[in-house]
Amino acid sequence: MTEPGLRERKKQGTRAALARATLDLAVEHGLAAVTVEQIAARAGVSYRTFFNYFSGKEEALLRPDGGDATFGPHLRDQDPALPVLEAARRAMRAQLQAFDEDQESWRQRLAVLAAAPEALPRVLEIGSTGEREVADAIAERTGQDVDGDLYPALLAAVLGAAFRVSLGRWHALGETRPLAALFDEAVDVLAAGLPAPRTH
Amino acid sequence: MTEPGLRERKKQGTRAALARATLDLAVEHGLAAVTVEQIAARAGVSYRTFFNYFSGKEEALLRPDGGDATFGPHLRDQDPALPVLEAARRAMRAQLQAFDEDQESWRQRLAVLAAAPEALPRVLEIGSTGEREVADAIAERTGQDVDGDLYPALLAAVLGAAFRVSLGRWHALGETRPLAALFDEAVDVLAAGLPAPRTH
DNA sequence: CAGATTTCTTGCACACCGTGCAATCTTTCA
DNA sequence: TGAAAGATTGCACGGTGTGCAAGAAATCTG
Repeated sequence: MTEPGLRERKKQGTRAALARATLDLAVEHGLAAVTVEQIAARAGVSYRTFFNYFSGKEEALLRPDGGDATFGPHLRDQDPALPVLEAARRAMRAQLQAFDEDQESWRQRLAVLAAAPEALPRVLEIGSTGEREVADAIAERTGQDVDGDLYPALLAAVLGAAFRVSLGRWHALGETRPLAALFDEAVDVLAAGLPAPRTH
Repeated sequence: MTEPGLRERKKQGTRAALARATLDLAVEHGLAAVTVEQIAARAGVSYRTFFNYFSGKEEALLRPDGGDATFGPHLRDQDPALPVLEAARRAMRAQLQAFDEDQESWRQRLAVLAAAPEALPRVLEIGSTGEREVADAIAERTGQDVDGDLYPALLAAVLGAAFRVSLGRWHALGETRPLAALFDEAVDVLAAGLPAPRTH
């Protein structure tokens, strides 16, 4: 647990500056209209350097901290007596912390995305990168094979789906309800086997 | 219901030729190594024309027929007495017909994808394009609002997830079991509320 | 059938993306 | 303080995707 050191701190600074520049410019002009060159310029680094940190604008927007894989650890922290689904739900909720801690930024990010349908592919990819990790962690917990057995991949994919839908609603509802609550609601429906809703 | 006409037939021909060229070249060299220029050349049209039909290689590979939106109609065909989930499952299965009718092509397509992780973003996008349509159709059936209510978007997303996972397994299992059976199995798990699997 | 009209194709130009490579500068460590 | 490790940068290159305008082909009309 040695402290960061100048080198590491500088890297974090650059990454943060790039992520920030991306967000600001995207809010200002829309993601599509922003070029990597502009982002690099505002962050005070060269065009080329941008790609040392991110694979493209979308990643800079949506993964400002790089891909810290945290679901696995979170899942392992859960009480082994819990059913997988419940354990996974709690592990996922722990991840949602990031949103609560940085609400204003995420509100902006989602607004940018809502206005940038072209960005969808990359966005989804970024979401699905984590899915693999989630599936692995679930397989570990259930003692199954992530490639052979259905359950781990299915649950991971479904959790991802629930997450995306919740995120969409969070934004659509004007952030009036906490993301965690919306996610919980979705998982409740899943746990109940997707019963037909009472139409009003 | 007038018959196609020369113009329309030619368009279909070009589209098919482009899709075919894409598949063949991708099988031969890998998707990443194939350029749009090569595809166009093999199909006997100009580079520029390719983009009149597809937005990129991935779409040419995965949507050879353009986006024929069929889920909505299929869902409307289902007995109104059925629960939504069951109706949606059947509508989805009707869609899977395409795979059975053209197994060999799809086997190749999936093999290409398995070897082309870079293509993931686009692939997912294409999958999610249909998801919107699915959500709309479900909302119509349940009499809900696709933007306000949770259920339609959630079920659509979850069905998409089940489909992708099934497709992955279909390929991983060497196509020994029909896709529809794998999909059914996944939906059964969903309908049961994702109970913890019996570990073996 | 001829001419007008609609629709598709094509070439050109252009801005941008993403990457390999090699030179250079900076931090770290011994 | 000098060598090793790591980051930044410029350069060059092939590829993508799009707007535009000219041309070719199919369709419609009288």
